[in-house]
Formats: sequence, C-alpha cells, structure tokens
Amino acid sequence: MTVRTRVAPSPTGDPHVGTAYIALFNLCFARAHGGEFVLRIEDTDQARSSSESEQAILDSLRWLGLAWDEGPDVGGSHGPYRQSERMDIYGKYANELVDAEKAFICYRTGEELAALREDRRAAGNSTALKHSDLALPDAEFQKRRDEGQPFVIRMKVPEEEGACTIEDMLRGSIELDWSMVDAQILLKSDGMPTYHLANVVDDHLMGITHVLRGEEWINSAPKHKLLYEYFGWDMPALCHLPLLRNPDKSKLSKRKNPTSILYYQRMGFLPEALLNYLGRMGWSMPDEREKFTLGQMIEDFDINRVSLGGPIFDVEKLSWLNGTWIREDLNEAQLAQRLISWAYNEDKLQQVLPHAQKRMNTLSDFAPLTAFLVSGTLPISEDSFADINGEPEDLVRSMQFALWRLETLRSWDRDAVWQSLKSLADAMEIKIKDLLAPLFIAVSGSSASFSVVDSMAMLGPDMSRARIRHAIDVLGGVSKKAIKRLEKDYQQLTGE
RNA sequence: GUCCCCUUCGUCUAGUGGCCUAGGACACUGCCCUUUCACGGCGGUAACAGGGGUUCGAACCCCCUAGGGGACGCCA
Repeated sequence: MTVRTRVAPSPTGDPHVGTAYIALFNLCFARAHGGEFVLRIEDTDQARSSSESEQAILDSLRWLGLAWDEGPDVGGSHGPYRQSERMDIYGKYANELVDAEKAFICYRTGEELAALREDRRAAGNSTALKHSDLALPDAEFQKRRDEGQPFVIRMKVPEEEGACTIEDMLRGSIELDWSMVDAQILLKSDGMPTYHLANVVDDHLMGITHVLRGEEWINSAPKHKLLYEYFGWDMPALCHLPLLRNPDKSKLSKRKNPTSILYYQRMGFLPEALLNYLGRMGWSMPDEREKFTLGQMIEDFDINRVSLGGPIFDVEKLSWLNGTWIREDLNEAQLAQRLISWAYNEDKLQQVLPHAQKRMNTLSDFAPLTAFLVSGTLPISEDSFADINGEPEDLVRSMQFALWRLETLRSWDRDAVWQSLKSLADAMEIKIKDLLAPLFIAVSGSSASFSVVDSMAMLGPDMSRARIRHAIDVLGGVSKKAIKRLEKDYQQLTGE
C-alpha cells in the first residue's frame, strides 16, 4: 500500500495549514496500515512555481514532523521524476491518448472559449465544453496549424446523457453527471501537464493505491477515473476529506485568516500542538482525548472516524491546546530551549540589532524596543491612532488597500514591500508617509519604532497582515457594504 | 445559474436503532484554591436545521424542504 499527498506551493509561497492537514491524514492512514507515505511537492504552473516556495513548504512540513529526509522518493522529497524529464513523460502520455483518439489537439483561443462558455451559461447550462463544441472546421484547423498557432491537448469526455459513479471511502458512491465534465486540458500550450494528467500519470507510475485529498476535488474525480480507463490502469481508492473553514464557514483562506504555517510558528505555537490540533479537525480519538502525539494518532487511526462537516479553524482552542503542551509536556530546561530556538538566538538578534542599536541608550532599552517583534496580537486601541491625521474611516481605507496590495506580493522582502506600498501611495495620490503612518501603529503598536517596512520584513507576511487586519478591526472594521465599495475604489485605483 | 458534498451546544466533537433526561473539550460564566494574575478543582448556561415517513422504538434509516460549503480555468 502506498498513500500519497500531493501539494502545490501557493502563489506567494506560504505553506498553508490545509496542506499540513491533508498531509497529516495521509501519513496517519498509511502508517496505520503499515503502508508507505509519499509526499509529492510540485507545481506545473511555470508562471509561479519556484524552488523557494517548494523549499518553504518542505521546511514547514519538516518542522511539523510530516516530512523528513530519508531517501529520494519518500517523506518530503520530490517524486521519482526530475523537472527536466517530466515534459517528455507527460507529453508522451498525452500524445498516446491523441493517437488512440481519446484526446485531441485544440487550437481554440481564449476569447473563443470565453464566448462559447458565455453562450452555454446564457442557455442555463453548465459551462462544460465538449469535443464537439470545440472542434474547428478542417480548413480552419489546418490554417492554424500551418500558422504555428499555440495549441493544447484536451481529453475527450462522454457527450451523451449519463453519470459517472465515483467510490469515496467515506461518502460511498457519488454520481456525477457527465454533462458537467468538460474536455479537460491535459497538456498546456507551454507543454506542461495540468494537475489532472500529472496526477494520474504520477500516481500510476509511483504505484499509489490510496489518495486522500480535499473535498474540492470531488467534481474532477470523473476526469481522473476516465483517464485511468483510457490508459487501462487501476485507479487508486479515493477519499475526500472535509475542508478547513474560516469562522464565516468559507474555505480557509488567507484573506480572512492567517493560513500560513509560518504564522503559527511565529506566533509561538509548538509544532506538536499545531499537529495535535489539526488532528482534532474532523477527527477524534476513540476515547475522545484532546491531547495526543502524532505517534498516538497513528496508533489509533481509523479513517472512519473522520466526520464530514467542514471544521472551522478556531485559534482560541488551538491556543488552549498549545498551553497544555507547554505546561504538561515541557520541563523548564526544554522550555528554555524552545524559547531560544524560537526567537532568543544569535541569528534573530543579528537581524534585529542593526535597527535597535541606534535607538538604545542602555541595554535595558532593548526589550521594550523589540517586544513587538516577538509578540502576537498587539494591545492597540482606537486611541493608539490618535496622533495620526485623518478620520478613522480614512485610516481603515488606506490600511485595507495596503492589505490587498500586500496580499498579491510574491516575494516578501524589504524592497518588495516598499515598492508595492510606494506604488499604492502614488496611485492613491497621497504621500507614502501618510500611507505608512497607520501601518506603523498596526505593525509595531507605536509610532516610535523601526521603519515599517523593516518591521514587516522581519515579521513576515502573515504576521504583518494579521496585525493590519487587527488594526482595521480596532478602528471599527469594515462592514460588508463598505467592503464592496472599497473593493470598487481599489480596482479603479490600481486596476487589480 | 448548473451539479456535487455537508448539517448534534457559539466553536471542535461523541453518538453507527433502545445504554440519550444527548456525553466530553474550547469559549462564556458561578464558586473554591490564591497577596495579584494565571494554572488547577468543582458547578452552570447552551445543540440533534424543519417537515414527513419506516419501526414497538429514531440524533442514528428513507424522502422532501431549508441552510451552509465546494466545483464549474492553459490554478492546484
């Protein structure tokens, strides 16, 4: 038995707690049955994949104990194929399907696709496009081919009435209408495979027998099943786990919640506590114990104990659980070690010192000066913003804009943060100083501190965003109605 | 809009037809411990989404309704 988790780095490279959640259940399931657990990290979207973001995920999962170094194919390493080989492999399989007339070459342009989908939607149908919708007249096809137009390879899917039955380990049989399934692109015009192809080919080649993945994949399961049939391969058993949710019940997203593992690390959560908490999401021990180690979870693991309602990620309970780990499972020497490796070490000091030294008269100035860097949520109130010019609504507005701008930032370093905020200030036609003023309070809790961008760089994206979000709340927050208006303004201003 | 999944205290959950007057945990709250604050201990408030079946008996099985979520990309 071989169980795998497939994870893709997020666009911004933040390792997502949802990733760890899925990985945890895969690991437990595999180990509980004496199987092998394979973690495969890759992203075939060339526009955003980078070795840094893959590394960030790997580091986070290692921190949690879900990945380790142990041979090339297991536990956190990439699969058996290197990037350079992949193109050939997937292209080969895609072409095989074209030859067998189970896939076809498609020269349709983006505009044509949008128009076709629009028509179908207007008719009240699903937007799924089939081979017959996409086929071009022979002459046109020839023309585009001769012109060397970019093309993709799409799979053929049944066009007649009927449903595909998927077996889910937890949900039983699920029937999905073929009418909802479109002629999925298998190979993109840049020659890279889509998830659907790569996933099926890799799993087959790696001998994967069980796939535990998020609920969001249920709808594409028919495509995968069909691919297995086309290739004549055995399909792994599928299990769709519930999705972690924001407090408003939507799928856990960084726009509403800190979702990066790095954030929880920086907040001072212990890896074993975070893992323990994730293990309580949609799952319980037979004796309903709240606290348990990864080893204990594996020992008592039973996939049937997964409950299907989407659990809300509740930081408060995580916090309590973390407290029990600190109080009950660490002696003073161990706690000291944790503190040292967390923040009180030479590396961290070196990072902070350049900013602190200039502002120090005595050594005792250091702790108050840098406290905000090792704090979680800052104790600020509306009064904290009293010295800043502008009405609270205006401050909220600029902070919300800054938040949105920072959410799109790909690399989080001093210059990148500065550039992105500077260009926002320009677009808003205000001085950068005025944009930064409220952020100062939000990020450091005081107007007398290190430069905001330096502070944000040191705090990292999730902590910085969480603090800005907190400041917005402190100033009265943004109502649902207001957010709509702000979004519109923001779009007009920045074109995003 | 179309399809799919889901539905027990505010939140995480136990529960697989009689042990359910629905149990535990977080949060909230009362008391005790304590110079303070925490920790800890003992209590309290609080839920089977609604309606129909099936059954001697339903939180549990079936149907309908409602609500929530997800999917509908050259993202994964």
